[in-house]
Amino acid sequence: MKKNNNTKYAILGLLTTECRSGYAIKQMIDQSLNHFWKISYGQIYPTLKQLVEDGLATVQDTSQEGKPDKKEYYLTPKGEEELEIWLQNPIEELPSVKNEMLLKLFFSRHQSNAETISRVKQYRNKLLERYNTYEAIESMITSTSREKPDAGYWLITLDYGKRTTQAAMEWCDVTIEKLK
Amino acid sequence: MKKNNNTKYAILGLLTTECRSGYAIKQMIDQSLNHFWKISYGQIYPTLKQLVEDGLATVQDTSQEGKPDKKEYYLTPKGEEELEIWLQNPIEELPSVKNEMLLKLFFSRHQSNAETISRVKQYRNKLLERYNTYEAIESMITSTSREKPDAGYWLITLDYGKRTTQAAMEWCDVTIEKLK
DNA sequence: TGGAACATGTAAGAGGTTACATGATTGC
DNA sequence: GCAATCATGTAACCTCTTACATGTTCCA
Repeated sequence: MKKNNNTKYAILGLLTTECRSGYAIKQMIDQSLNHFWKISYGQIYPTLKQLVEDGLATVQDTSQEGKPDKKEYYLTPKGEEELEIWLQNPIEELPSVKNEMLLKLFFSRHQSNAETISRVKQYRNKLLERYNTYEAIESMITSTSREKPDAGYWLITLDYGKRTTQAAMEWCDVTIEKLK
Repeated sequence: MKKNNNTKYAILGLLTTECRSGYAIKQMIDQSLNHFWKISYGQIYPTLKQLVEDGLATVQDTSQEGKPDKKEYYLTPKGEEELEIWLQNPIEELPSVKNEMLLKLFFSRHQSNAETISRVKQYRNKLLERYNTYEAIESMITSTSREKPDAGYWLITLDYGKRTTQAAMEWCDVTIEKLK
């Protein structure tokens, strides 16, 4: 495993929460880290295997009542240390997005204004959907998981999503007016 | 070339501007599309080759005075058509970011608040740098390239970058206060 | 003569998704 | 019997970056 592999650390980090299996990690990521990190099973299972090979985690087969067997992973002291080192490391670069909407907008002189406006409106709708999802998650956390140790940080990352999404929506409104 | 290859369309689109060579495309992307699209030479040259093979562009060797020879690419009618079809296609998904900062923040209960605050501050500095770059580009455009046909759209994409960056900076300020 | 800018290209490999394959357990 | 959920895994493939290789032209 190479240098910049943050996905490895995402998994390492999730193993410090109640998530102990590949399946649980996937669920957690889809539900809570979705707005700033995504992973597929195609990455999760090989990575977990690798963590064990590298001595950063241990596995353990567990049978459950009413559910199929699963594998439970636990960080080793070495794994905890690696996570901490990674946490301490400064961030080199700001995230870089690929924004299809802005790419199309950049070439919009090849289209009519009406078409461009309609695309911006469509984009705004998706942003609003996303914003509403964030609010739904937020109220779910404040009402049911406030006592969990990560909950506070969870809310802070959601706030980031809300603020930047809102700014993007405002941009949509201003841009639609400009194009009229 | 497969389905979701927006990079192909980025290049196709840039060939409708004054950019006619791989080198010029790279420069344009680094200078103007940098905040929503990035491409390396490793993608540009093979893609240009492919465009010609697919009949979407033609090449032409050109010798210049005072500079090495270059290859100039021109869209064919088929290429223009493909670009327009892509422009008309609705956007399926909102861009998804991988934000290392938020990933680390999510696991910050393993760190002291002072360390976390210092990371958020560091992030804010980078955001401010980026914001200033946007402003610099903006005033460059308004003072020198206002008459170019893409200039208006260029400014609109910059506005998007400025607004979302500013929202992120405000999040930093609020978050630092929360963590104190 | 050597560095900067101009110019083109490729091979290796990182990092990721998708589609597929498999199977347990529960409840309707 | 079958759908939903829980659970693990892999092979093929796509996209993209990095590092390397090569060469021109100008100017200090």
